[in-house]
Amino acid sequence: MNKSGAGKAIADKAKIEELLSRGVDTVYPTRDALRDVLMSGKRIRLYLGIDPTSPHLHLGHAENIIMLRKFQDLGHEVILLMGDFTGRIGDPTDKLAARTQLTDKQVKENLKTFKAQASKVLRFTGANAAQIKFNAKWLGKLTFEEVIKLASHFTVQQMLERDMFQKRLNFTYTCPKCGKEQIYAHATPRTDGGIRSVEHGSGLTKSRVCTNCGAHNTFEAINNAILVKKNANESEGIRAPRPIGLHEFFYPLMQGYDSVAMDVDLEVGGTDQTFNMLAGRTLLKAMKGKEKFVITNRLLEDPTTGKKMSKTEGTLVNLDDEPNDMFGKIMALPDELIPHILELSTMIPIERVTELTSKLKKGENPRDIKLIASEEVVALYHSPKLAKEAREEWVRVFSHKEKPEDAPKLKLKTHTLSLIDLVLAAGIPSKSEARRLVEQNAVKINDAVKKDSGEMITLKPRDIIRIGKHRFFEIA
RNA sequence: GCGCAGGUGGUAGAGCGGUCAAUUACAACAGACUGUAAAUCUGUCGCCUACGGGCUACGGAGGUUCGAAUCCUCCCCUGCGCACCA
Repeated sequence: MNKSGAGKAIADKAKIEELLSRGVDTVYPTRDALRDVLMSGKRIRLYLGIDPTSPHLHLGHAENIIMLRKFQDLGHEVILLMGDFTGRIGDPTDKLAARTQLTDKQVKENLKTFKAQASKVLRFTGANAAQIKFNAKWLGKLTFEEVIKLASHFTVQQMLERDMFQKRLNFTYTCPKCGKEQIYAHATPRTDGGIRSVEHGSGLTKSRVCTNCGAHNTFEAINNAILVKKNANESEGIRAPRPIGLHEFFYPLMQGYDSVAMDVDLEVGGTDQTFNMLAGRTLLKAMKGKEKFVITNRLLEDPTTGKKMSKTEGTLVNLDDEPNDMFGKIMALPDELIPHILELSTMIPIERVTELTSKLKKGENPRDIKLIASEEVVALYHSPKLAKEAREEWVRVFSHKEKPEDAPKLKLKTHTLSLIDLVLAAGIPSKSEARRLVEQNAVKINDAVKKDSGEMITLKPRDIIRIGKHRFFEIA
């Protein structure tokens, strides 16, 4: 245990209130119960679990880490848990599972970068330092018998209740009214791409009520909406059932057992982790009779499409991105995301967040608010100075369309080469693509468009190569 | 184990013996426009090319054929149903 003043934490009412509300979706079992504990001044142990499949932490992780930091500041015991065991087994929902399995070496490497990134927010040294733990330490030791016993705390029904499983178990359709994905149980596929309702016994009707908007959709409407969309090549439509691997049921068990092994009081995570975190709550209660709290944080997602920020969406901002890069990526996020960024990904006071958000509503240029948000984020993960520079740089390059101050240096073996080789040297992976870019007028040398890929170019240091809108290189 | 339906490019999903490097949509990339983004419009979107074409691809391995993503055989994988087990 900690040597100095075990069991004491700061009970700052205002800070605790913000902790329990800013960016928070739900507190289990109740917000009031957790507030009581925090206000009592008891020092609690809490953690955030991270899946080390990628070497980067991104803005989605950041809000959770920020929360950890705030708990740390209040004197609570903070643990960052690496899901190395989970990572080694591979994400079951991913078709490329075999490839995402991690070796010990990769885990170690990822750990290094994780710690560096997390330490921008969290303190790993000094008083009340945050700890890092690995779940392979206990999960790897469980015997088959123990695993079975763990499994006995859950029912198949509970597992199947999960939205993600339901969607993969049944047909889903897009509600014609609100556009949200809905489950259509009891159906079989039709050759035209629609579905056929299977009516068991009496109680079933073919129509469905949308769980999101409450619209009453008739069976015909559902099928028609789908078919119309299909014909219009909008492709959404119906989603057929997809496989569920048995081992996927064990994910909540593994993650849940983490709570038991570390004997924690509280776990924080995104709303997408609700089920897994609550599994830990169940286990902790069953095995140790302890009441674990869970805080779910709202995900950083596009409010209009409901899409999470992710690598595949290209909206991923990594915490170890270079300042200019990070700044640009945030500027490129949809306008609608700005309030979320301000509230969830920065430490700026909540009053200022509401002030900026209301300015946005009043019709102020979203770009200006976004500039503030971007600068705040970069300031947090790098430094206020670098953030300011990144902002100036961005304005110069994108608003005024000038050259960036320090474009990446490009080292060439020879300073006389064909245009196409130059483009390849700048990192374009294939010759065909390089040729295409040249044909599309995307390649500029010192602001002059170059159109002939065979042209021999003689470069001198400090010449600027530009490919497309965002890629700049300076000859070394 | 049996039966049925499937496995196609980053994704969804057409094609079912030649005209298929493979319709289309989404994503991506480039250009125009703009307040960054989005939206919109235009173009590109396997690799290589002396721009004639060449090469590698439609779960895997064989086969039929002048010719296969398309037909046959075996294998692997998935879904559904049945059976087995309980």
